[in-house]
Amino acid sequence: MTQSEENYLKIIYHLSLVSKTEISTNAIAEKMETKASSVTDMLKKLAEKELVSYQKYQGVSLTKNGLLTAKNIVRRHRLWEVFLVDKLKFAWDEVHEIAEELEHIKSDNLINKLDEFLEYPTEDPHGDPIPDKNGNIVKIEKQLLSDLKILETGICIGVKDSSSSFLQYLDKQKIALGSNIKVIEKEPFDNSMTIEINELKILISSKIANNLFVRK
Amino acid sequence: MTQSEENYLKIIYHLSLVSKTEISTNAIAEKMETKASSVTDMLKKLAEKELVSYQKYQGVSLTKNGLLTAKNIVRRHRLWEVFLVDKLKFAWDEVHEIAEELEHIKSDNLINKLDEFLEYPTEDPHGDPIPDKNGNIVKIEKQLLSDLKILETGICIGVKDSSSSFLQYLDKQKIALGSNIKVIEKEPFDNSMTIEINELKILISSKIANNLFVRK
DNA sequence: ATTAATTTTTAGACAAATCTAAAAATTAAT
DNA sequence: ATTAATTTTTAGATTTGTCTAAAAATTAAT
Repeated sequence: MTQSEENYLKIIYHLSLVSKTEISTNAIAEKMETKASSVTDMLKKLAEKELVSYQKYQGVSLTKNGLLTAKNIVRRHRLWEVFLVDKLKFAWDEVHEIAEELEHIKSDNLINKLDEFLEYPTEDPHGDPIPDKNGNIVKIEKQLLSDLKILETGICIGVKDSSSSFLQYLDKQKIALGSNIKVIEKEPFDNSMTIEINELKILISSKIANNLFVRK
Repeated sequence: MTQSEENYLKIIYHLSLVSKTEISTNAIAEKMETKASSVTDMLKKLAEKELVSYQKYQGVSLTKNGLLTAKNIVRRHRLWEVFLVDKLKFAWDEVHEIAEELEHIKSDNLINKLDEFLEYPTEDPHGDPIPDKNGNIVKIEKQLLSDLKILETGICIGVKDSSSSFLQYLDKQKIALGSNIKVIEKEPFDNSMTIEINELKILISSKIANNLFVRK
């Protein structure tokens, strides 16, 4: 299993969480920042290894084995992120690229010992679930902040977008995982909302509210 | 800097610690477990990047920049080994291969934070020195156990050979870094010796005594 | 239902790191 | 000081993952 193959599997996995139907060559090419022709080549290889089911022109889906492998890569990525933030004191917007490399270190023993060292975390620093060694994922009840009604409260438990710029915005506004948020007012015109957090009222745009997960 | 280039630099560094003269193509090929022709190709590339000085048929040596880079790779390798043994509780004979992969993760920030997390260790689990971020190495006074005279004592501070089989032999004999060793008797015929360790007298071959470093 | 636009695949090429086989240079041996 | 043995380099091929350009299939539009 090469690094490149692992990256393809991971991306196909992430795309299938959103799409339900077969994943298209172009969708993969865009996420991989590569050309469709390269994707086709790789899909043939992955199909050969029975990690994906691939029908020419019809897109791909992960096989049982491909799904397990993909979840394992995601597990490695997220455990390393926990390590970087909790132990090495990286900020949550700094860990993605490094975890992107660390996830390819191949040793199941390493990951299981890391898991133990971190005391079996179930979410990464962005609130995304960490599959266990069998690929099981504890699904957490969560909804977008934008779905809360006026005067409802929620605890911030994750981000949908984990880009550096969004995470840094949250830091600036002192919004963190665990923060308690109360919806004070919603503006129908642009879907912005006033929320109360840390005993302070702040205004956030609909784009922000659409990228923050809360638990009521 | 590719992974392969880093591996070549590291091996040239290790060879130059032993040889003093220019390093030969064949010596590198043997350590890299590759063919001499592949080494020649790589040496040209490294010379191009001014990491080594290379004269056709005359072997190579590291440039100032190459030396610094090599020490940095060694630093990364050894810090990861400390992490694996001290934090993840790997045995000292299990960490080399994993560190061999981890050492190529490229982020100075990562290594410096790891260094801090580990509280700035100066030796790895086999007693080898860890270069600091500027490439400085604290040189430790050490000699081979085989050089001790009868009734002299020493503290075990490192291994010359860190192969799995040697390390496992030491584990079996309860010889660890920090162990106090007293030479009881030396057999001139085969250079084996009787030593006292953990209040026990044991017989060790010359090969063992030649691969253990002690500090008097 | 054709035609047009888009998506996907194929064919052929390229760079990196390796290999084999042969040639060139160095070193050792008579 | 030649010759022989060894080491090193060159030349050309291979594999992996990528690319471009052209062809084929699918989807959308009239």
